[in-house]
Amino acid sequence: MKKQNVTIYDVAREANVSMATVSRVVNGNQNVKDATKQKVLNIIDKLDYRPNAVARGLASKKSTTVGVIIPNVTNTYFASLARGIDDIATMYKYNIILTNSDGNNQRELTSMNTLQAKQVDGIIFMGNEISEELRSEFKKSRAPVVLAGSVDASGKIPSVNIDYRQAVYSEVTNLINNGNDRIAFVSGPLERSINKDFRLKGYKDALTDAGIPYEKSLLFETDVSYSGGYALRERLQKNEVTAAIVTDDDMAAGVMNSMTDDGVSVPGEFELATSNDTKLTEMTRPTMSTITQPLYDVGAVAMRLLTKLMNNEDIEENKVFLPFGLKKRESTK
Amino acid sequence: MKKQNVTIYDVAREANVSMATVSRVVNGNQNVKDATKQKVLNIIDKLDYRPNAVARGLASKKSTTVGVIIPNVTNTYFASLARGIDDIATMYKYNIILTNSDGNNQRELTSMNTLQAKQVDGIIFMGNEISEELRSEFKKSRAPVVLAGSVDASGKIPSVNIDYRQAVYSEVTNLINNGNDRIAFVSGPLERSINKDFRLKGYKDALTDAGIPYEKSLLFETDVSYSGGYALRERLQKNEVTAAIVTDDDMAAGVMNSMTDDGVSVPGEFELATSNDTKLTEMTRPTMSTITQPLYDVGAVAMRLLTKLMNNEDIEENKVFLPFGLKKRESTK
DNA sequence: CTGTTAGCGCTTTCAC
DNA sequence: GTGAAAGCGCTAACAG
Repeated sequence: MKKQNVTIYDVAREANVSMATVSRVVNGNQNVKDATKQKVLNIIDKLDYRPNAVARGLASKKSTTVGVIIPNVTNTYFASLARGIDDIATMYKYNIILTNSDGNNQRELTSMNTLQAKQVDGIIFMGNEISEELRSEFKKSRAPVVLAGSVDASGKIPSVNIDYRQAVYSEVTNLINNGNDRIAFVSGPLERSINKDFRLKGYKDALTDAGIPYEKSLLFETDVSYSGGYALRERLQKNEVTAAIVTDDDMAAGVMNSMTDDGVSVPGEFELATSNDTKLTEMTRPTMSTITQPLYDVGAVAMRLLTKLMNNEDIEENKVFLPFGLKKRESTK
Repeated sequence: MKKQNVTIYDVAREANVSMATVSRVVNGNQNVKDATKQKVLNIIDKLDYRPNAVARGLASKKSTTVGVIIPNVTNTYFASLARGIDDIATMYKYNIILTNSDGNNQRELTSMNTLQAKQVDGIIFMGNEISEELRSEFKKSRAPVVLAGSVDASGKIPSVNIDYRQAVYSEVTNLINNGNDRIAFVSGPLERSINKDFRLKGYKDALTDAGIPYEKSLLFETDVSYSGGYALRERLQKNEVTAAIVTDDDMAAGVMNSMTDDGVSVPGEFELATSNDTKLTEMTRPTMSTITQPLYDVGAVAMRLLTKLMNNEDIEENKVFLPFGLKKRESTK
């Protein structure tokens, strides 16, 4: 015997009021006499009535859900942002539809489409690069879009980040001050704006300001993964680098382990600094010095920004930059 | 000028057919003449019509979304399952609503409620323990529930797991064969069925079968976290353990690092085996021996099972157990 | 403070 | 093969 779902109409009838009144008490509208409100509440309780969010969404044109596009939940960096997003979303009574894109442009576009089909009220995008198509999809979207921990070359999309250029600049400067002049820059694909226009820029600026010539051979592009980093050892050694700045913690762990596994002493013969401040930086031996950044907060603030956008509130600033720091651990002198 | 959304009605009018026909072509119904189908398709394209999933959900009583309750996306173990879930969900045209519970009973219940309010077609639950209230909520739910990587003491809820007892049994036996007779059992709260009824059981059974007396003082309950593990060193040493089986990789890394940081040689003086086969096991030094388990697949199979349940298909077996293995790395002899 | 009445955009019989 | 019409369960004017 399949239990028929109880609707707003059922409780209206049972309570001898109109649907409108039931709707009012359910939605906390003040214009209801206390007595009737109680009466309705009782019936709701008795019937175990639960509002159907889908019907509500159709009628109100608000789904109280936001879409989240993430490269891969399995990546601690993005997962940390996602956690911040979900917490703030929950706080504001939104749910999250999560879709993994693997940073694949086609899948990002597909996600945008299904998310919009599901009438999400807003979208948070995390990704390494924003294609032109994607950008135009963002623009067309009736749901506002906010970038979290992701850089937009055009600079027009609301976003929450840290100042990647400045962060890398500081860290490289630190490495230089430690006496290094052959510092590797290890990152994912340089075609990505975040790597090319910000991090690499910071790296170059630091070298320039220190009067150290920039060498292309010290750029190492690879998979953003542990194994991607691990595979770099020979090339690194051949180029006689004495230090490296790495843009991802998994990748950094790979680089460092490949060195220590080969008998290289860290930080004695090789210094390493990484970028994402995930808990992995404390789990490796030696522990890894890193740029610190409030991962959770980047997600949280992005979601908060999105709530404002969804409410058409005035925004002081479209692009917010959260403070970063430098944490010295064992992998640098 | 806010663009009015184009509806099925618009394309019907424009194509000189009824809404019903448009609906048919959108849904791939065969009963449409090829010519009219083409005509409709053209208009859809021209108008850039996109079906409203919410309206569709209300009319069809199917939302094509499933709810996923996860303790914390930030935990690689669960995140890996979540990834498997999402991939299979996507394959079957479902989206995922993700909610973090922190394993908190109250929040799990809240999530169940909002998920059902949103009319999800099914629910995947990951969690360390299932309270009675939760179990009854599962039973009341019109959306089928499947557990992923989570144990149900009552044994009635569909689930996908590995045989935790057997896995721990094998690993402990291995440690015994390496000559250890003071083996620590390190886990999260023992009130959790998965720890008490399965893993601890496997530990005890292995000792018994090897004729080694069971000692309560070798049980170490703590936070399931790196720091929780790290904090255990003194107690471990005081109890003169020579090996440990740990039920979580972060926790295991903590235990191991606390030992090596104190100058204890691993595996020389202390052997360690862990349980979850996350990539962390390869990132620590020494690398950690572990139970191997198909994390992604546990999620994937759970989602597949759920699709069958949602379609009222016949299920051969409610509880599926995926194969596990043992991977020897550097932390054991 | 409360009820009436239209929809929201789509699916789904039921006819033709 | 196609159309008409009745909802799905709820919100939102509007009227009183």
